[in-house]
Amino acid sequence: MEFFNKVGKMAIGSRLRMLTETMVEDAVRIYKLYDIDFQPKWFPVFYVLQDGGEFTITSIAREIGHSHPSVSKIIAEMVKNGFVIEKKDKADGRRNMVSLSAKGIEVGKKIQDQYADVTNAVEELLAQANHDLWKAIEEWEYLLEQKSLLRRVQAHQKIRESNKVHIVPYEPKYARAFKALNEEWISKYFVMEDADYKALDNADSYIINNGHILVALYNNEPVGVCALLKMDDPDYDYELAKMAVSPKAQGKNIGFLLGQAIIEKAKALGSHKLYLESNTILKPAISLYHKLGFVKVAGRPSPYERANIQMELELK
Amino acid sequence: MEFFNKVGKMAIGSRLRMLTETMVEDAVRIYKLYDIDFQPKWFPVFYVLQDGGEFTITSIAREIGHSHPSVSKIIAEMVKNGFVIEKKDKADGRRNMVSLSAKGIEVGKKIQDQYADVTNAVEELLAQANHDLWKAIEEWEYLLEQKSLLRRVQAHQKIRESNKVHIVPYEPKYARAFKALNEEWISKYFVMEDADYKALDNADSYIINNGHILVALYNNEPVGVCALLKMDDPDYDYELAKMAVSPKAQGKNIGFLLGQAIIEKAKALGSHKLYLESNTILKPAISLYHKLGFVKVAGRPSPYERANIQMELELK
DNA sequence: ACTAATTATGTAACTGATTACACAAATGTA
DNA sequence: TACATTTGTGTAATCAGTTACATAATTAGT
Repeated sequence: MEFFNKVGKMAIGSRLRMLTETMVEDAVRIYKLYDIDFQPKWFPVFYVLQDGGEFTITSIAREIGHSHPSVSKIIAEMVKNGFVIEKKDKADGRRNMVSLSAKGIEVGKKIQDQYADVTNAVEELLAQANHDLWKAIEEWEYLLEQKSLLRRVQAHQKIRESNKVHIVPYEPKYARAFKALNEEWISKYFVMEDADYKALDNADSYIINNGHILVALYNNEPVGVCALLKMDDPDYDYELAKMAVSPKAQGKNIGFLLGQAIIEKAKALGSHKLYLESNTILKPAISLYHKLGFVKVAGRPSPYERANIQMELELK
Repeated sequence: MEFFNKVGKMAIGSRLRMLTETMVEDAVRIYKLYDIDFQPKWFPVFYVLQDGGEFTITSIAREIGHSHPSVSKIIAEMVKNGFVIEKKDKADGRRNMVSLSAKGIEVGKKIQDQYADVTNAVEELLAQANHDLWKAIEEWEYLLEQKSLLRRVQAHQKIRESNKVHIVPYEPKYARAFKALNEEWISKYFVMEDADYKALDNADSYIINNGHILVALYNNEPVGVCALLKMDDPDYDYELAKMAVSPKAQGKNIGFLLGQAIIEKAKALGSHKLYLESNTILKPAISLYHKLGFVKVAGRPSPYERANIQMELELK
């Protein structure tokens, strides 16, 4: 498979499928070798039934990891070939109890030899290879169960995207973005208050009052902002406020990067403890603050109606 | 996948298929993640076309290892979505030359990021596992190309079957089998000659004349015979003759086992060089004799019309 | 130069799995 | 006890590939 080495790991799915196919293709011929009128796809079901008891369709499906319609069809085929018998459960009218027929048990004996030969052939193959396919499959099953391929790719996407994000200090040309990005979420979840207009229309005053604003750029477009306000309070020196990220730029870790940068800035300004106000309706925001290290504190008076949670972060 | 550890290696095909499925399932969602209106199954074809040139359906199929109808369908879908364009080849009216459209090239650029993220995710997975799935697949592809699973299973079947075969010395109760087994092949390919009747009706005389007969039993049924005749010749002391294996017992290595046993017997009798006559029409027999070590020698007079090849084996 | 063989492509039917949906029986709950 | 939920099963549609077959164009062999 020359091609796969060229394409690379992205095609591992296709490559797996093709390997599967070459093996399954031979399976049919292997059964013929033993003069058994048996389809390879029946095998997992057959294997379960060989225990001897009666099983329901769904219990077999669960056991072998197939969907129940798949088992349903396989059972229908095996019944038609006389290998299994169905019987309605008297106690539970939904259940279709299936078990091996006399003919099925007979075939089971014949299959033993084949089973041994195939197992030996596979073991031999495994022994000839340096990399253990069987164990590798098992590991991948486990790893993918822990964290799906989708989520793994998503994580890498996030890392890559966040590399394209640059955090820069506020400049007057970002005044419009500073207002627009904040207005967007405020008016989506709440209503703009007087304090909002006062703050968003006078970004410069923050800086004048020893505060700070940071802007997140993505492809040189401002897509996120965050402000640091000097507070006149015995407990806190700075407040983190006016954090906003464009919904169009979600999933690039921008909130976290902005938050980290503003915390660094606060440290540089000599802050010992940060304060912020928010609303519990904004779940992603709250969880972002948690991730940044903020913890909830008891209520304080706020100029904003919408504030229903207060948080702080001790800086060392 | 608890089940697979119980069933064992015989189900490696099913297990592979299920792993493939969980990965391919995610593939669709991964493409969605990048806002690309693209189907995963198009990828191999797309990858080939990205080289920039024009390709025929069959050349793509060969390159990616699919059947041509598969590529034909994929191309049809991609044309419908505007990713590729078709063009009849002027020089060869059969050829359908396909290449990426402007839109296709555009998507190719978008896909680069995804390509990188997926590759990284897979590499990460590979790094987390102790057993390298990628390399294991590659090895299996190679090993199965060298010798298919079918042939490997067949080999193990043969070994197991030949363990059920027992070679025993001639007894009078095998007289009928000795004649019948030989008559079967002689009258199938040639006609019974006088010398045949004389020999087959008087098996005992071989033994009287310091010769020997061995019988192969399978499930205690005589299924093969072979005789050693004392020769009155300056060059040879014994002749291997009347070798016969029932067609019903083929593929169990019986001919080889009989041959080996008779050679051992000859050595025990003090023979230095064995001789045999056969006919080139009996290909499996000739190749068996080769496998046993016999080499062709120049013609000698024979009492049998059908003999057209002579062979000998030096014993050490 | 003509016929046979080969090559390129497309269509149809099949395969072994899936998801979506329908429906009946059993179980849980107010 | 009635009604909602859960469970067990089957049918239909779908999916990504396959093989089998049909057809047209080219190439090879006599």
